[in-house]
Amino acid sequence: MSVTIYDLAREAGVGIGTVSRCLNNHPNVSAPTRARVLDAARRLSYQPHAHAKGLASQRTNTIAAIIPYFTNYFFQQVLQGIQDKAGESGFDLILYGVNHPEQVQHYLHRSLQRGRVDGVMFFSMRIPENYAEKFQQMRLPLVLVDGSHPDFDSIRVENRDGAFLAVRHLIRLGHRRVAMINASMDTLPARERYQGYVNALEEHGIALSPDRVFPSDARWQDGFTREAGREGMRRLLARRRAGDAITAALVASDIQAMGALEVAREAHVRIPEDIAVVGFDDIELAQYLQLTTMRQPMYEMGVLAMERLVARIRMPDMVPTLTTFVPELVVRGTCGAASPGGELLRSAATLSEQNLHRQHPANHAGVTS
Amino acid sequence: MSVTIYDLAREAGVGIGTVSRCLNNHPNVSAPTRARVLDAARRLSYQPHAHAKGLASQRTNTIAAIIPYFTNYFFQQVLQGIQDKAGESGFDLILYGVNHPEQVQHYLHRSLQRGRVDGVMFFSMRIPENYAEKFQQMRLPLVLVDGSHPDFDSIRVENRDGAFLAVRHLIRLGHRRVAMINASMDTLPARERYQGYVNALEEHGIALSPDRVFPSDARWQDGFTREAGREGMRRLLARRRAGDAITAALVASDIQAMGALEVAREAHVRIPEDIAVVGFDDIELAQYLQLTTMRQPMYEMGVLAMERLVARIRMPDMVPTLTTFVPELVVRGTCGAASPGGELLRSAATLSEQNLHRQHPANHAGVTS
DNA sequence: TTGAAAGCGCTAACAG
DNA sequence: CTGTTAGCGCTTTCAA
Repeated sequence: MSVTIYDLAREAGVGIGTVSRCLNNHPNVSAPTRARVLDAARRLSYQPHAHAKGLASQRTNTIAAIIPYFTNYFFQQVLQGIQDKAGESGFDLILYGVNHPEQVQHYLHRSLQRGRVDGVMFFSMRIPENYAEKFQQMRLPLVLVDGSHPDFDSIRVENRDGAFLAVRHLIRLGHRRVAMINASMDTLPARERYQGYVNALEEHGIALSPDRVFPSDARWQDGFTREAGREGMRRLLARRRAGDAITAALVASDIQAMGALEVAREAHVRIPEDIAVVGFDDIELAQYLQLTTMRQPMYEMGVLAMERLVARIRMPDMVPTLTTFVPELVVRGTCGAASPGGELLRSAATLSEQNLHRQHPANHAGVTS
Repeated sequence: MSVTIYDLAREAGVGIGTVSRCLNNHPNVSAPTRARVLDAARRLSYQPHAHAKGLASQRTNTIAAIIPYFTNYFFQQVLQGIQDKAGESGFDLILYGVNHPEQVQHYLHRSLQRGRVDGVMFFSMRIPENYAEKFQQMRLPLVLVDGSHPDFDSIRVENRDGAFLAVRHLIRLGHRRVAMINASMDTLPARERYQGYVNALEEHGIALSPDRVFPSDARWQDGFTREAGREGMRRLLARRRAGDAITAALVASDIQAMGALEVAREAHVRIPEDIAVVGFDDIELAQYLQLTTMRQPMYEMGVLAMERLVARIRMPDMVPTLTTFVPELVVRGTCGAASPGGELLRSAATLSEQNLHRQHPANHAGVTS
């Protein structure tokens, strides 16, 4: 049926070993032999058999990415980065999209099947400790993105510092009654961003008022949705009508901010005059909305994650690496501090100027302030 | 190192053949033997080796999707459908994202490697005829989405009819000078939508004015971008200032419409009073923008494509199938025909009421009007 | 019902 | 430099 190296060997009048060597650019083949073999391969339009190669060489040239809600604007960008880099590096990318928490186990399990993939990228979720151990046992390379674990390469975003910078920005603009519209507190990013919000208030001697915090109880996309943002703003406005003169809000993601802005508009609440708003992510829409937000280098994170994974596949015994990105404040219209032109303008906030790429020994110690 | 069926065989005191039979639920094994083997498997936490299985059984349980610009809102939705269905069917999904035309060849080639995947889905692009032949030769299942070929299962969108309906809607609202902001004419959808636009004008005895057609020459995402939409509207407005009183426009995609609306707003051109706008796709944003648009069942297309592919993998000799979806007019605010509440309201246009799912013999004959 | 053995297509060591 | 050979881990006959 299909043409194998045996066919090529017969055709070129050599042994299969030689054929294999030619096909894999081994040095020890004479030029004429190589030419004959390669020619035969072309003539018979030979195609290597992926699984036979995989079985014999114990490498698959395939990696898996386990991503929650990859239709999220955030993950999309990250995924784009991964995909670009994967194509470049000659790796195939298996996409495992997680929409329900149970799927995580399943996909982790699958990834761990011997011979399926050479490495795994795991996104924005806590990896169950028993699986962490299995990855260690199987010595299967694993990179964590938007999450971290001392035993694996990790790429993190300083959600806490990001939220801190956002709220500090609002406070410096004169706001004292700053609310937060958050996503589901079941997620790490939401909790971390909340912490940053709390810290900022604290540092400025503003008492935390739990009534001004509006986490989402939506399950879909963990509350990182336009609808969750709408709901958050509805509750904020209700609170406001009840007498709490909230003047500013941090929203946990741009897509939520979009919904929030929408509801505000519908309620004839002016942004930023009545309520100043800062988002998180800097998705493409943010520019459209003139949304002040905390920029995350999503695409770059994807690329870096892929690079790390490839590096680890090649050198399994490197010491685990932790890279931390600090979100950057992008000032636009919705925070009330826009430049005259209203155009994109980046603040020079202290932390935001540098993207920290730090590598450090196995103890994985604090990069956070 | 890792545990194989030999280990299980030794452990359970049987031969490897029996182990294999147990693991694959073959009938001819006695209950006690099966129990012993399965127990051993559990105790040693046995994992099958994907590639060994693949090599021996000649099936991979993996499929590939070749998708251009998967960060597109349209493809995202489709991809979500595919991914959901793939997970359900137990197939792994290899994602081949195409950002440059050259990559198509490369990915097709890769997909054709024997033993890599059990089937391929190919999106929105013309498949080179020589590759079409190769798929036939290799008997590798192939499903075309948003494109078609007589020899393969195809899932199409009636772009032409969709655009036709959109423009007819505008004409019925009294517009005579209807423009079209299009994407790159290198793409099939753009050409088909243009054709629909032309047909609608024709049917109503309106002369086609080439000056009112604004295709994009952008390369990035084939012009299906916000920026391309901005550019299109800029040119439209220029034309308008030059004296052509255009009163309505069909835009080839919602994301372009978004940019177009933006530019209109900046230029203080009122939508829909000055220019009525209809988009194409019905992405989530369309609702936010109150954009009248042609809805495509993106998610459903993904699901269906996956179903088709699985069916074909199981029954390679079925006769090729063609399914056609007709986009549906969704009336919102930007066309000037909104209901009082301004809320989502679906028109009852003739064709739009039915989604045609037609299956027909190999001649693949016209579904189009 | 079960064990033994022959591949699946390729890589990599080992002789020559 | 090249041919031969022994696996890689599993499925699947074929006898027993």
